[in-house]
Amino acid sequence: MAYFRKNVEKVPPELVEKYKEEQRKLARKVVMEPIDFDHIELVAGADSAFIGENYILSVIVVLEFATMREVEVEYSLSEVDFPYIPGLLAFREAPNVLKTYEKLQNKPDLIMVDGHGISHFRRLGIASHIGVLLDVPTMGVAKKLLAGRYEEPCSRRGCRSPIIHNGEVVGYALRTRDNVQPVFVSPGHRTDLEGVVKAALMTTRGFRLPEPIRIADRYSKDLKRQVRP
DNA sequence: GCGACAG
DNA sequence: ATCTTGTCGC
Repeated sequence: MAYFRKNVEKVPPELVEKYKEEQRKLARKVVMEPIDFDHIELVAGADSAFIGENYILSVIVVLEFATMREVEVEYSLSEVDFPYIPGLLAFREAPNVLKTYEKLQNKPDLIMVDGHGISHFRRLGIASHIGVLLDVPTMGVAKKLLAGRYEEPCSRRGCRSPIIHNGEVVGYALRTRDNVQPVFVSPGHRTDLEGVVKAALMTTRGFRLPEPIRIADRYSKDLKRQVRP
């Protein structure tokens, strides 16, 4: 049953291997560099919702980094072909997110993606995947751990504990609010460990999720009730 | 071989 | 992600 749940049977084994190899290839292109906070004007949040079994609705919201004021919101509705398989999420959602990115009139200096960055089995979560393809700074913000392990961080906002995978620190379990479940942040592309932690804390406004992600999530759910496939 | 597994 | 009611805590 667990086997069925993971949808792996919906994709030919050789195709799965092909995609994994594609990830290893893209993973080599991931660049780790400090975030230049002095030049971050706009931050974006990307999230997707699903309508039925065959349609995906992706949203990208662009905010002014200093004030978290909304600058632009774009979305795209597409038919989905690929099933959800842990580790291969990007092949299901990234295409529609990239399509939405192209519509942006205001290109962000940093994109926060709902999911993981390098805290992934092959160091290529959807945030890294999108970052490499666009060659733009990205970071992952996930609500659940995917790969690696971590110690429970202290209960106050700002507390963090490293996510260790294959002996390497690939991200942090970060507490964005007192006594609330931590979020898992990791570099996507052209960002760094310290930078993603700082960015997540700087864009949080009293809720567990940083504003870019939280607002994108809200839009995806609202638009879902208005948009018709 | 067994268990784990973002959205 | 999605399907869903009441319930706990600030």
